[in-house]
Amino acid sequence: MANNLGVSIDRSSPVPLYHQVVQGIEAAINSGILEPGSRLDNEIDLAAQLSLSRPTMRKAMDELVRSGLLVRKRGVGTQVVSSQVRRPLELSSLYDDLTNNGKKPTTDVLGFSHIEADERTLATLALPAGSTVYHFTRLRKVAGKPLALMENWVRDDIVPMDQDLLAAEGLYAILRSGGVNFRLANQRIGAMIATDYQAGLLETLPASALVTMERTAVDDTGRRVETGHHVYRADSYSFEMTLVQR
Amino acid sequence: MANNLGVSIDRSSPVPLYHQVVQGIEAAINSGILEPGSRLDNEIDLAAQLSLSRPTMRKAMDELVRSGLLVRKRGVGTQVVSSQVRRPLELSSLYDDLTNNGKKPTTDVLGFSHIEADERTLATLALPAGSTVYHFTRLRKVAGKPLALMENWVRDDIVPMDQDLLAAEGLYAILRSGGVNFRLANQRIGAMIATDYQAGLLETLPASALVTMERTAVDDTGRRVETGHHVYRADSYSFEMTLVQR
DNA sequence: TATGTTCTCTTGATAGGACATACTAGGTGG
DNA sequence: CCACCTAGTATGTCCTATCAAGAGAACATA
Repeated sequence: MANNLGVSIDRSSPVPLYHQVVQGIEAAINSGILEPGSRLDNEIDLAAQLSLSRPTMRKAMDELVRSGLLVRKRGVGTQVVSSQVRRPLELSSLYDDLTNNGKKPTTDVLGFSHIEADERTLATLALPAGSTVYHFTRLRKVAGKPLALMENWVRDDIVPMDQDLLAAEGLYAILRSGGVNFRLANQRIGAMIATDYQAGLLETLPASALVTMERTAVDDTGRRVETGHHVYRADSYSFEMTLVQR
Repeated sequence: MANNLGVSIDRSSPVPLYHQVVQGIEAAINSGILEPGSRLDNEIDLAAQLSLSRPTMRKAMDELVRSGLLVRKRGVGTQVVSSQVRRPLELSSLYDDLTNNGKKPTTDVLGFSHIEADERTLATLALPAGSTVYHFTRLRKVAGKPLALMENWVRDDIVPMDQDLLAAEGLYAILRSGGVNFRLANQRIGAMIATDYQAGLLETLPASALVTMERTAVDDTGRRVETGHHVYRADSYSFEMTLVQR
């Protein structure tokens, strides 16, 4: 190979060069070719090894620094930080998270309705008074064990939905196929004591601890597409993240 | 002014140009000069207005997109998303968070010891067997109301610490003044039921809900400097964040 | 009128150069 | 032997330049 990282670049690929480099270095770290703590060659040499310009190489390394895999020190060099398991905390549904981890979640749709939005939902989704929304409650199980109870409100002027579709496809997949491009989401994570209703569905002891998450997702046109209130069994779920100091 | 954003650039400043632009646009958004939803001029014009090159302008806008203030669409343009209150979720202590929000927290140091690290701490901080660490428990109050109970373990080979210093200064301030440059932190957020001990200190009902956070911070030399287990009153604290889809 | 093509505007990607600045290490002088 | 200074090296910043790709509007054609 043309370098000492096991990274190869395909210039005919539609994948941007800098992203190919990101994937390559990630793979090298995960496979152990690059050990945690080891120093990389300097940016100019790396660029030369892959026949890239330094800005392209730097852009790739920028992303890796941002995601916490590499650290840079001016005048010294760049080194690998850690190959610990990270949950990257991207904009995706729990369904995506779990399927990416190899588990196979199932979803029961406990209720589905097409209703007039209440005050709070109108405000959260920035809808005019009198608007109608889809409202539904789902129970997510992994390996037969209940994990999450999810209540969502979704705009009804984007894609038509019904209970069967929702049970089969997953909310975000439906919305994406309806032409929605998500851009960002605001989340709030907290805790609460399970109500009897929640404890029953999640098959936990009454008054056990739950992780709560409220999320509102915005698409590329600025619409607030969806808002949800999810609760997770605290003994089975937590949010992991890596914070990077700029 | 030389542009329509109220942004001015000082080329003699040590602050990088792209960062001056970031601060300028942030200020324009917060002050209302740039309204949520409004479209900015295209990158080339903006760069010309400020007498900057397009890559510099782009780098500034990259940061703003990353932080969720702007959204870009190829072929269309760039627009302001929202000026909602955001908790930027940076690498900082709760003390910083709260002082930045104008409140004045107080800290009681409930216990302070210099002990041999247990198995779990040795593993978390990547220390050799037999190492000693500082261990302490603090209670954080805001406006006299208990908010957080924090238990921390800190390497003792960086900066000497004692109970008085800790009560006066805040953990991260002490470590920073000891020459520690934090680079990243791994966090895990979950929930639990308060023990009687916790409920008593936090002045909540027994068996109420708490938000838990475990954090391990790494400095620029790759050392795991500090690990902590914090619990917050769920009725007073939650974690807010904005996720940006790349 | 409706549909398909093209043109233009905007962001996205890549290249290559130049200079600035921080850190390290080694050499030099006291 | 120690402290200071300096050269080397690596990242940080900024520039000019060019092509690609997506989106939307305008226009031509059936």
